[in-house]
Amino acid sequence: MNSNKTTKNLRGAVIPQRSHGKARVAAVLEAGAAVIAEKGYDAATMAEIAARAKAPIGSLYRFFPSKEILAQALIQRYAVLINEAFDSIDRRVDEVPVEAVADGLLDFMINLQDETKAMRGLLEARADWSDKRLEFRNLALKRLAKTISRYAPEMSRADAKDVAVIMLLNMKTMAALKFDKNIPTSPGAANELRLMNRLYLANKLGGRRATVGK
Amino acid sequence: MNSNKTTKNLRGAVIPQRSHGKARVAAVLEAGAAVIAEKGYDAATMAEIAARAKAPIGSLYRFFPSKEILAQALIQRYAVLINEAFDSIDRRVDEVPVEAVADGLLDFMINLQDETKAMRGLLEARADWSDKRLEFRNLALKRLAKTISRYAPEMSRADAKDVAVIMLLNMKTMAALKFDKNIPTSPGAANELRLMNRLYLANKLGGRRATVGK
Amino acid sequence: MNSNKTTKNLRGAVIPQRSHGKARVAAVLEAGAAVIAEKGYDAATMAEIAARAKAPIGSLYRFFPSKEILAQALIQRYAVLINEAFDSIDRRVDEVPVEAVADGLLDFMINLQDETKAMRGLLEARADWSDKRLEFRNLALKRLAKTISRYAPEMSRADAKDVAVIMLLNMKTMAALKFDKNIPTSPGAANELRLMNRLYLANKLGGRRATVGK
Amino acid sequence: MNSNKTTKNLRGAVIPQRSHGKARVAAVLEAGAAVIAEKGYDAATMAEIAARAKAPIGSLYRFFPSKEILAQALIQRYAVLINEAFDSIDRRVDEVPVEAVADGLLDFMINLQDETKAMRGLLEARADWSDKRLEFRNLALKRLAKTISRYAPEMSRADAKDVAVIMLLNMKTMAALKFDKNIPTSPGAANELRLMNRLYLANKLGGRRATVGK
DNA sequence: AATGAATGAGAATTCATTCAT
DNA sequence: TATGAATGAATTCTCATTCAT
Repeated sequence: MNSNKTTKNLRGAVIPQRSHGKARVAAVLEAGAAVIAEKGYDAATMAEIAARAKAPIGSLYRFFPSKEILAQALIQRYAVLINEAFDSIDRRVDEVPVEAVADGLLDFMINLQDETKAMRGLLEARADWSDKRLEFRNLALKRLAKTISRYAPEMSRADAKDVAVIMLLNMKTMAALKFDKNIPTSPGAANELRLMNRLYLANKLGGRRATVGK
Repeated sequence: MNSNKTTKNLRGAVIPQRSHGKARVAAVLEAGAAVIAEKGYDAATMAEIAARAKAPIGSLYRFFPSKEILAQALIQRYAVLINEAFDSIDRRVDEVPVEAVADGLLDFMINLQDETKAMRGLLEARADWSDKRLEFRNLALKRLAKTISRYAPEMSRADAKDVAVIMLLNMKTMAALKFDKNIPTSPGAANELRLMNRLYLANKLGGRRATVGK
Repeated sequence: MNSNKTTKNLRGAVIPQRSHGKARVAAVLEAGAAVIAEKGYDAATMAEIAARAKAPIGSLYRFFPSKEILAQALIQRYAVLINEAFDSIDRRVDEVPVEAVADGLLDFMINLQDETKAMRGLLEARADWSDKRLEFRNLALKRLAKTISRYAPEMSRADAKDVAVIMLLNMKTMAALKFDKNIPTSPGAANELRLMNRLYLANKLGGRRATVGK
Repeated sequence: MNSNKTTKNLRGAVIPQRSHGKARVAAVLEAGAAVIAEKGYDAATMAEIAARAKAPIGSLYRFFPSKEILAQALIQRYAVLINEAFDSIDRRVDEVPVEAVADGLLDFMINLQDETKAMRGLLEARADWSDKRLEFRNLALKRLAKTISRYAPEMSRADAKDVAVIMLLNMKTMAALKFDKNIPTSPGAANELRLMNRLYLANKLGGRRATVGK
């Protein structure tokens, strides 16, 4: 009666076919992040992403109609994480000292391992992606500047932005330090970076609340 | 000695060949740096590099048998510049204060505009380029560590290396700040970066010779 | 009688299913004609046709198991219209003068705007579609020849067919003139085409019944 | 000494490699015309054109950087032929009677067999090719109108254009009649088309110089 | 039976590298 | 030895058709 069907199921292994929706999208994002993290945006091919997600290429294009759109989705996903992290930080401004926040931000990128790696691949691509990409940068910068302002309310907007830029660069540097195999490093480098970051903040925030090291 | 050569010249060529070689190589490197600086390694095509160098593509391949090898040559060329710069710095260790050297290094990358831009394009490409690239990184790191050691002879090798790593990262950051259009920035960012760098060195070098800011 | 149906209705569906069949088929044909008219056969996609017919693509494939079959159905539908038109013409052979019929036929294609446009899209596709397409051509030709024979009973079969071919070509030309944006034209072209068509018929039909314009 | 080379020549058959330039371009145009003639522009694939021209796909793209450009080259080539034909016609306006010219034009398309077939495939494609394509249409139309004016100098510009449009349509019809397998035809059709064309011209040109048939 | 997500063969195009001249 | 035309594997993306639900 349904022998044909059964037969087909047998030869296709177990994999269920439909309603994958969410799972597929997630798998593709994961694979996209991984491949882009490894090879960079340009060198990452849609075919490899599809293969790694165990999705047929057509499926991949169903969810993400172009490589660019997949990239944007990845950025978007990262933006959400960034937002959540800042929400959490801002909620505890009165309890946590600046230096802890500073360290936390540097480590933040490390904790988001895979996501951060992919972001690196994404952000360094030369594409004229303006939109989504710039949006993302501004997001991080704004939130950072706002948080800094809460720790140093008397600081001017411009100064706060300067400090935010430096912090952001340090965050990127920390990510590079951890994830970029091509970057020179040393056992103590991460700690030194944290130290430098604290020194800088202590200087900018007038020492009122920041304490350098123990 | 050059009998082979002469034979070949007889075969119809016009322009005296020999020492054009060097000029050609230089032109190709120049063009390669320029194109890679503009578009990144992946997007740079050998054809465009050849065209910009006004060299026939076949000629280009004679000097640089693959895109990868051209990339390595570019890195090598940068390494030479780096070496020269450090030679010059080391020669004046007793006259110039650390903070000046520190500022000088940060600005070093900016001064080598095109070369630095190309390096960025080169270093961000994910290729499986271990050799030359690592060699280059190590070079910069070693020289930096050595210079640092001369300013702070009592510092342990390991510590000097840590400091060198941080300095190198700051140099890269400065380059990004100046040349990467996709990076968040602000008018005062470059100065802040210099400040942070000095603060860090002052802290590490015990204040003996370094002075922060004015 | 409708037990099956009822069963299905129970399964969550809302709209009574059965006679929607015909409506669906009609909607799909309509949409198919429209999309093919706009973009041509190759560029028309099954997905767009389904969307425009507000029919799920699966449904579309239930009625028309392939794009080719849909094309054939469209041709078939046009054939029906053609037949009806000739029925109507033949019914009034004794009342209407040839030239009026001639003009009427030329205009016929214009009046069936969308259908004719779609036919053009269909007929120009090079597919190896012999069957239905040839069938359609023969239909039009036969009916035309028959009608012509009624106006000129003494004309040989072969001659009548020749005349029919020319008339049919003129009909196609008129359609092209009206609907093909890529065709050269001029304000008076349509009238000239009618004139030429009448001149030709007057000549072939011996002037007995045909009158060339006023 | 050159054993390697010889070896290679042996396994690659005879085909010389270089300086093919012209021949290759010609072969590709030929193949392009043929494939487009057979399948139409949309259905014709660059791969098949390359295969038929016995050219590797990369070669094809070297000469014609896109499918569109290949199409334009084909049109251009046809335009040249058209121009030459009209030059020849215009040169003999005083010797040759209109009807002969009329017949000649109808047959013109037939004589250019392959070219005309390809043009049909090209001109019916929906692409938004405006430029080259419109240019071509205008060319034919203008030359036709000019020639007509020389036969009937007293005719208004507008009228001459109308007549030219009709002639052009008849030329296209003749081509369709001969080359479109999907078009209804009959043994006498081509002659009838010529007759119709003459009748029309006789009517428009006032019979002064045109004679209908024998 | 009805639905629409999933599939994958196939299309256009690019570019590092080779090799006949 | 120098040149640049020639090559074809690899890339992104599309769409007719299928089939699990």
